[in-house]
Amino acid sequence: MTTPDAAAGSALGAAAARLRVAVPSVADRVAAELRLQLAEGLLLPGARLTESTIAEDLGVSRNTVREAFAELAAERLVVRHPNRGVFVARLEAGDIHDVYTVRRAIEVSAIRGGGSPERVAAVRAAVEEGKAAAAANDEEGLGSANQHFHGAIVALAGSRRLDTIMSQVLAEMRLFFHKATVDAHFYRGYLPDNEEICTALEAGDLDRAGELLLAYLNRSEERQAAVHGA
Amino acid sequence: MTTPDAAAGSALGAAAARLRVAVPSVADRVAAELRLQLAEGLLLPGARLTESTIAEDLGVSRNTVREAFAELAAERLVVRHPNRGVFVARLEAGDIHDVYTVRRAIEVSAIRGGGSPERVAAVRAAVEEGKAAAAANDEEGLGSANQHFHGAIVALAGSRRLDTIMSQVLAEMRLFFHKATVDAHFYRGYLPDNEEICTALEAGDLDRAGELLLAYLNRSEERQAAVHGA
DNA sequence: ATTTCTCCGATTGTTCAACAATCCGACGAT
DNA sequence: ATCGTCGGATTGTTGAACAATCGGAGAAAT
Repeated sequence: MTTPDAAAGSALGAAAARLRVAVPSVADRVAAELRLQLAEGLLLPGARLTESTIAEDLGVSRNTVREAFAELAAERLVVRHPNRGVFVARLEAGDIHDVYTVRRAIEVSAIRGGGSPERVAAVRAAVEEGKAAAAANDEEGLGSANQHFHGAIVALAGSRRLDTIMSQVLAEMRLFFHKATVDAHFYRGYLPDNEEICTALEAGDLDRAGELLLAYLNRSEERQAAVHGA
Repeated sequence: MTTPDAAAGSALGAAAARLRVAVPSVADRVAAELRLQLAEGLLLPGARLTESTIAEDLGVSRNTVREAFAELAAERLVVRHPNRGVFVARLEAGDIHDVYTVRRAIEVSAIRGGGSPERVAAVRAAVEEGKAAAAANDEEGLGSANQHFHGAIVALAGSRRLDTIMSQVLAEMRLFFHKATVDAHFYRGYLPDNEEICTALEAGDLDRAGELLLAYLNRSEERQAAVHGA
């Protein structure tokens, strides 16, 4: 260890970190930009990301791009093939089941724990957001409302770690299933489910809410498996 | 996207990746070395890690150390304070509860799903490993046997993603609770619990196994909260 | 014609050196 | 004792360089 009073220094540091104006590093901004392009479907699974190309496209150093790649690789959005380069992650055999296994674990656990009224209200808000998007025939909005819904469910647990796990899983799904969102009525069928789950949650019937959510996830996995070959 | 046949290339790449002799990059080895020192308790929470120092200590470039830091930061073992440096992660208010929230979610979910006989056998093996360590008065071994036990439980689900999440959580706990392992009989009290949980699992009584495991985790959280102030 | 071999170009992995930006602590002024 | 100011130290980022490695193109061999 270094200094014995590192404790005091870090305590101050933590307070400062909360107040500091967030000025993301260049590497973070590069990663954010790439994340955006991945979510938009501009970068399709399997595509290769060349360091030098991205470096000059974004006007940053190759080393910085490299750091951004490390971030994205840690989030599984990108895969590193040593000495060959980084590629946008592709769906491999078992990945769909794997992702849904994670979702079943954390979403069901979170909803079974209930949550503060404000957090339940956030779930309700996501449901209403979905209805509004449906009324406006906004398929894009329907998709993101659905993600907000499931994000809000995990947020019930109030765990920073579960939240980041969930957001990473959702990012993976955006990447993998982008194709599916083109299907006009893909998400529409989920609206009644969300409504029902939310109602049970609001009524405090957590067991029922959990069961409904579990059934929903199982059905969703089946559909995704059907759409994608694997 | 780049090339239209990126699919074929990546398919081959995946096959090659399975067969390739794993030659970790220098950055990976640096990260591994630091992970080791963190687990050993050589680097205590709050300690500062200076890029240049580590770079020359390990005989690598500063940029490489930087990449290693990125890995560790993604695993929450280390925290980056912009322009100030990286510090070994410290336990902050709510972290204990947060970690246990994650464990409850994924461990209970995994055990509720049962698992193949081989995977159940792995859980049993971890229990026996713990008994042997207890008989030999090997406290260090007791601690790692306990971690193997919980790792084996998560492995029941057969999910790569859950496995890596769990291994990261366990790494965090090793870091945070290193102090506790000094307490001679800290883990010993858990042996009967592990035995009981494992027996229920082997008997196929998954509900009971889940309940026992949940109770165990709740008790464990209480104890950790009692030992550490926060 | 298909396979194998060899070589070349392109890209990655890693290092090094430099510089601006930032932070921390010490010193000094009020 | 409080407040500025300054200087040293460390990080953030860049640019260039070089070895290692990979993939493909073409030549050679069957």
